Amino acid sequence: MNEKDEKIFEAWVALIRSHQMLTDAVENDLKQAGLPPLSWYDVLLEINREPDCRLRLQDIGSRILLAKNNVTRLVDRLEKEKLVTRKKCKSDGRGVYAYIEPEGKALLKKMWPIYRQSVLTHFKAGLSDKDIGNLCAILQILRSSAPSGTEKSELVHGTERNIKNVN
Amino acid sequence: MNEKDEKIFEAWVALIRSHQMLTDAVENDLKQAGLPPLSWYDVLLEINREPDCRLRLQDIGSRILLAKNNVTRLVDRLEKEKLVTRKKCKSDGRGVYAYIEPEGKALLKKMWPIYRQSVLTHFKAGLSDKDIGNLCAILQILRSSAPSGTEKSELVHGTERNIKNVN
DNA sequence: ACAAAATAGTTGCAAATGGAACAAAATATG
DNA sequence: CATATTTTGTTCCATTTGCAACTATTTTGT
Repeated sequence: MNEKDEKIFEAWVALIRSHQMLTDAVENDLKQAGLPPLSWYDVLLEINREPDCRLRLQDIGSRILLAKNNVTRLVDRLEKEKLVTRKKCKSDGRGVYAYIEPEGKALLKKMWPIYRQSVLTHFKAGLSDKDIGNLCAILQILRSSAPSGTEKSELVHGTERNIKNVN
Repeated sequence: MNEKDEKIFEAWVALIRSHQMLTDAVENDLKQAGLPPLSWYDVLLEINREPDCRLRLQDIGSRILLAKNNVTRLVDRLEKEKLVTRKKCKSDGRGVYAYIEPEGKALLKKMWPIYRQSVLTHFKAGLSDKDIGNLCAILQILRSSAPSGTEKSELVHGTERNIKNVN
């Protein structure tokens, strides 16, 4: 194992640990505030971003990197809370749309300030503007160089759109 | 939400997605090779790093950022496969050491080439030496600036030691 | 020294995840 | 056109995780 490879492993481990630390912290903040987990926000946000406020389950999966069986059940939970509604896709008889409901949008709005604050607190702390720019750029490279074709990697999702405008 | 904060969120999302993508890929490679998950490797490696080849469960938890109940059960699984043995800690009646067994060391050795190759393939692809250095440095900042005191954060683990020398 | 609080680890139960098998619809191939 | 293959989503089952409660030991405070 040469020196460069050691560096790579150092970065790899750092990525894993940072991620764990940060998501633990954010999930914890959400829970403290009596709010549902990040994954709910993720799904609702992705649907809400769509012009017609609906998204195929398959696309939800590819956006948030979740296997299809888990998408089914995550949407089950959201639907049970009436945050989302399922409707069959007419142009493709196999497909199912998840529509975001007003309550779903309301939840996004309610979660956002807590989520935002949490990420800013835990994530930004100590990072300079330049660091953040660098980090973005590097992670972008990581994400785009994923031709490792294990079915989950069909996505190279479109530019990350903004988080704001919940309404 | 100002422009800087948007940048932060972009980085945050990129971190989450990159992590997901990469761990999916690596876990998949391990499974393809008929090997156990990353978490096993992680625990075994942490124990193996210790001069006396043993580690308190609590310390395992703080090293790999895993809640104590999950440490208990992860060690259960390792012990069931005879990779590890539990022994009471004499200096602290509450404590339990996990000792790595020869079979545990053997597994480390067996997993390492696959793991290594997988990380190099999926992670390093596209990154320059400078990128890797930057990434390390930035993630290091993220990890060290975690005073968010929710009990899990008692750790500021010692410098990440090397991955090599399994024997 | 003693009671109160904190720490280490385990356990039980509910929830989430992963994998394989499945049904239904769409696409490809001969 | 007929049939094989792929895609989409769901379901079943086993494994893993998260949370709260619990025991045992140690530490703290008086």
